Amino acid sequence: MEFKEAKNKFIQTWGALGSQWGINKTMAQIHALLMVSPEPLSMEDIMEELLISRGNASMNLRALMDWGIVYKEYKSGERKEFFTAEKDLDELAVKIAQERSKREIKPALKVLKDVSSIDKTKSAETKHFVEQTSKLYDFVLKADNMLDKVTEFKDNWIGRLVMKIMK
Amino acid sequence: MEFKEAKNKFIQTWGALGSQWGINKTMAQIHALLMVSPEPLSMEDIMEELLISRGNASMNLRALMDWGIVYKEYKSGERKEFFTAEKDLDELAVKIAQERSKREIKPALKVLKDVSSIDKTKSAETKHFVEQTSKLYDFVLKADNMLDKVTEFKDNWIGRLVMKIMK
DNA sequence: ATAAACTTTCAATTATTTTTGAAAGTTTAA
DNA sequence: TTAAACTTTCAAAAATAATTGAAAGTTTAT
Repeated sequence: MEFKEAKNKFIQTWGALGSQWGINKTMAQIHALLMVSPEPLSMEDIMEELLISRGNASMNLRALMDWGIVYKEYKSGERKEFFTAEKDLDELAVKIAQERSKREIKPALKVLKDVSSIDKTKSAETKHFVEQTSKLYDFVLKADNMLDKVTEFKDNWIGRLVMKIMK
Repeated sequence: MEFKEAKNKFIQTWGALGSQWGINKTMAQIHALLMVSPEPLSMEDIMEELLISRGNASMNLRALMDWGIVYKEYKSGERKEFFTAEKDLDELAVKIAQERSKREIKPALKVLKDVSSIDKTKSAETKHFVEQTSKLYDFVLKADNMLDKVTEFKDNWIGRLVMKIMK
């Protein structure tokens, strides 16, 4: 396999993975492309490489920047904008975790809290409902807190120890 | 808020969360419904409650069973099949993690390994590509191994200790 | 073997999401 | 101020994914 083929395969795979995780294909592909580009790319470059329209490129670059995993850069003498991806993978994971927590998990937690707070003395069915949704609330809260802790976790000693134990 | 409203809100929210994570809405809704049902439900019950067609119910129940998070049950004297959800949340999390690992992460790892194995001496661009994809391979492999370890992790003492420290 | 009770399949339809492209908007240089 | 160079927006079109419903398939009882 030579470079061009490998690069394309990587971009396609990353794009497919993105869509299975609720991120749109082009967004994931742009991110993949930027990850393996040694130099920042212009919108023009990206459109050309991925064969997508200007509007599509613009919207998805904006989304990537909102997620905080792609940055704008300016080259002196050049009028147009260039883009680079966050290349530190720990940083990338933290940003994605934070963003998904904020956008999806936090709102879901609120709903879980609300629905598990209804009067459970009405019926056996109600009692079961409150029990299940309460358990779910506790579980999701715990999982979400773990995500929040990832940042500090990765640079403290006991974390590293456990990582080692867990292989 | 009374029971019926709370139940509906829960089902809708769980469904929406599902679609943000690459699981189809109906599949997540059926799962939600079964989670809060004290008794196993028939396909008929599910169709009625969620206002969906027989085909839709059948296909999504099948998918849920493939994931190993919904079970078929037979009631003696009854001809039709009933369904229940896995209600142990640790078990649920493990099953989902295993399934996503198998379906999505493992194949992606294979591609990462392949594309990071090309001859990197050709050009600076190629060198950078191999560096980045190799890092990504190591990272995803490590993350995936962590998922694999969740099962044993949750019932060993040092795991519990760390959980405690992490609040 | 027949038929009733039930489940699965899948081509066609419907709904949702993504993408396009051209007009509107913005910034910079002269 | 004007115009060139560039970016953003968004309604319409295209692509993708989910859903329906009726026919085909199964299982069980008689």
